[in-house]
Amino acid sequence: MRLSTRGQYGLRAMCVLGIKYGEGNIPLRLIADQENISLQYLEQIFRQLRRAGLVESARGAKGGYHLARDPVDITVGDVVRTLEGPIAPVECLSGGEECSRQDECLTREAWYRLQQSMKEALDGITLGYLCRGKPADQRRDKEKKHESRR
Amino acid sequence: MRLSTRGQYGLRAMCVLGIKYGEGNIPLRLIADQENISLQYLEQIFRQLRRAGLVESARGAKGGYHLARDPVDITVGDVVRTLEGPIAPVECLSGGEECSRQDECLTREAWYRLQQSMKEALDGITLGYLCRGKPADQRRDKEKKHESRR
DNA sequence: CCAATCCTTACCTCATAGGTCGGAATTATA
DNA sequence: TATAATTCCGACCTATGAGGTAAGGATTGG
Repeated sequence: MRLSTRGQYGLRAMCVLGIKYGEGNIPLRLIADQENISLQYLEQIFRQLRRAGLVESARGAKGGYHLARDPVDITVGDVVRTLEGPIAPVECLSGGEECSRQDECLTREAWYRLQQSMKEALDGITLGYLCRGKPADQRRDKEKKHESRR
Repeated sequence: MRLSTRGQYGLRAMCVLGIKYGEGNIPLRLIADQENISLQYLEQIFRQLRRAGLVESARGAKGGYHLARDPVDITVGDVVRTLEGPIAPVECLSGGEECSRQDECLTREAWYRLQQSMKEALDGITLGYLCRGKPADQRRDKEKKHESRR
């Protein structure tokens, strides 16, 4: 019952974008260094996130990624489903085809309840919540720098 | 976020024992046939369940397995933890060693909440509940067969 | 004694996780 | 316009673990 590293890295990276939301494009190089994740692996992960519509990208110099919408409108469930597939503890609950033994299956109810709990937990937490407090601090620091420079 | 087949097969098999609770030893051969699981794979699974104290065994002819305690005192969580290891979506929540980056880690809270949800769900369902209603029916059928044969 | 059953160790095979590699396409800026 | 910084892409690699099999020993009821 473990997440893969894609899900873990993915959420960490999305938190970084959440903190820097509104600051334009963030290059993966930055996230890779900060979070100590291989750049090329991150690229793979972000390809998925982009196709899922959670982030938007800009190529070329000064390019990078930014969240496609406000952090409070992106849930952990969004990220996990994108990188780990459907939230389902057993195959027969992953949508798609139904199990033919549904009726006799005594264990189905247990897995179904587990699934509901997991969904509720993951869909009930947003990036905005995880990053709460952080953006302001960051931004203050940044403004200070700007001021002292000019 | 999937369970392995060990967990799934294990719970199904435990349900069979739950239904037949009080009927003495049940040989794995029976469960293997009924649930369409390889006998040798089931043996592996039951070795773990026995060591964890969830079932008791008797060797030799008329041997087999039975639940170590009443089905209502065995939770799905007991079975899953035995066969799948600690219920933890990420390594750093699986007990043992603490993560050194706990404080800065923004994602930890999300995984922690997920973990709690999963635990609550799994520990809140007992074998007795999953098997409710079944034992009586089974037993009636069995008695009928005996009567009609003799 | 023998058939049924659990018990144990060892082994096998394949899919997947968890990446790496090399290069092409795009863009800001000097 | 050259160059450096970036995203984008497909192919590839490797170790690990899932999901079993195999062969035989130990124990027990009839």
